[in-house]
Amino acid sequence: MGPQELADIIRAAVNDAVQRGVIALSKAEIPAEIVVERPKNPEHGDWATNIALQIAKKAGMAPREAAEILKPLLAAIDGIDSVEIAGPGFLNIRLSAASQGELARQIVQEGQTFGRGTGLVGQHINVEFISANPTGPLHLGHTRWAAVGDAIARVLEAQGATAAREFYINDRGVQMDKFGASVQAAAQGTPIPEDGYHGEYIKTLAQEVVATHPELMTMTGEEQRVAFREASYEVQLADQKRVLDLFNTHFDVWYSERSLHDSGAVERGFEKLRAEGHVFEDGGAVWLRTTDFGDDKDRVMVKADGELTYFASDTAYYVDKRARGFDLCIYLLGADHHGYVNRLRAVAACAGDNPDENIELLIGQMVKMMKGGEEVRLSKRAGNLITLEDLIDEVGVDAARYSLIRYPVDSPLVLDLDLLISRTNENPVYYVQYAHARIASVVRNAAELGLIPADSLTWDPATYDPSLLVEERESQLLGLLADYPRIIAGAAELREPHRVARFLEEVATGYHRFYDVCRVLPQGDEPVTELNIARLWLCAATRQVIFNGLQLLGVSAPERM
RNA sequence: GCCCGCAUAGCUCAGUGGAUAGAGCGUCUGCCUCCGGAGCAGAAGGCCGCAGGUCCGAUUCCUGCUGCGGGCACCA
Repeated sequence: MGPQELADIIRAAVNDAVQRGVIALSKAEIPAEIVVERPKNPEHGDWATNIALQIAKKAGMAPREAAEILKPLLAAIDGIDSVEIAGPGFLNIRLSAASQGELARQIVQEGQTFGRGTGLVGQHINVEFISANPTGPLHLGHTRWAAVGDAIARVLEAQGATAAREFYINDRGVQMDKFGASVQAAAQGTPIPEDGYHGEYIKTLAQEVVATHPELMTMTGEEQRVAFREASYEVQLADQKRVLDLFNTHFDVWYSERSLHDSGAVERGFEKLRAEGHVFEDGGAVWLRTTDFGDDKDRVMVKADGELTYFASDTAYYVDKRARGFDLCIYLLGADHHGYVNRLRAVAACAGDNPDENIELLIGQMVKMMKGGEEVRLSKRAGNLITLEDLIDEVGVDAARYSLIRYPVDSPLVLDLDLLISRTNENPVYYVQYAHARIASVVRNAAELGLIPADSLTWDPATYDPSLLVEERESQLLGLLADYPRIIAGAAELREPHRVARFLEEVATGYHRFYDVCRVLPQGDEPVTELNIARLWLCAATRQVIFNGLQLLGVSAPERM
């Protein structure tokens, strides 16, 4: 029995009391969602609900009074050991070991599907992140969303949504020309233009471009300029893809800004916005009246000189995403783009959509990196560039992803490289992975001793007797595991995958605490008992939850470390 | 000036209205004849930035203030 079942039971109890007229409440006044949570203090039981506090006022009674009515109804349920009223009117519920332990069986049998939900079934969600210019390597500023964006998509999928990871390639405009000119200059040994790109990578890029396209050096003028730009673009984009692949972030769609213009999507976007009546002309320029929907100024789409603005691409891109069938477009942006939030929401409104339903913009604050007690400075246009690949090289994919995801994105993140490199238990990813490896080792040993097959999916459920798991720490661990589906659902709903990471750390702690006092395998010549087997089920369930959780973060769950 | 975010233990940070506010690190003290000690147990350490408001109840929601980070374009 877990929180979901308990919520149903509590709802039934409230309905019952209302029906009998003991609690004066209308059907509509019964809360849609019954909150069942694990109390912070384990002495308060396995699960707690604040339902009595919620309904007391409407029912015209004191919270404790309402609790008194519900208490016997709950206590009578099979599987509930005891119910206590505490504090202002909480109902603290303690489950029987057998009822609570059922969960381990469920987890082991469901395997990798345990924890999945159905809250977002049928939703087509576009998750756009990174969207860097293809004018240089992905750097530290991109890493946060490379990890978090992917984790958000994974968590959404775990709730049944179709989530497309999309990378918008800014391959149009003057930055591309400057980029091409910089590589060209480097290849020819002439000074790089002052407003060009001066990163160290330009030199190696030039070498690679010349090596793969030797014919470029024989070209001249405009032809050569364009050829360098295109060749550099190709190489650089491939490099970004390669590094993201390495980072375990795989995009479903690479959407080129050029293709947006070539495909007629820009015209279609204009038509759509015109039809909705928010386009106007002023001073020779074409504007979108975003101030109709909360933007602080109207935005230019076509400049007086006839050039399209970047904003025009943005609007067309949004309209195009919706036309491709996405119900919701999530944009993951850096803090330096927060000014985009209102205008993009206004774009959605101008396109006739509901900004609260069809578009969502998440802002991630800056990432800083410390090394040797000093901030590692980074600059895309100068040397001393810290790239995503540097980070991977230094700390590995797992540590990098985990430490980037572990914090909510709305506060600035400082990564201490020395700490991440040190590979001690100060780095929580090792703590969690260690727990997984430790369990894997125990199960492995059990299989070698012939206690149970190696693959827990093949275990015979009849061998498991959950009522034997009566130790406090066994119960606490089971309760923690039972909370996993709720954590995942919350992480998806709030777009906060860091909750998964934090939760896994709790599970790891819960396991270590259990392991410390509960012997799993028989010692020496001791005979194999049902308790050994029951604990192995608990181990396997814990391992599965850690595995599933790490999976959602894109972090590996090692069998050995 | 206007907009966004943040402010919680010495440090780095969790905590989507509830009970005695938590973790890691750092400091101090214990625990391996035994399944992985990359672990566990304990101690010390807090006007949850300040002031109001809403609420039975506020670290959490609202307003103002202070401090810190980021942002304002017919740039991309």
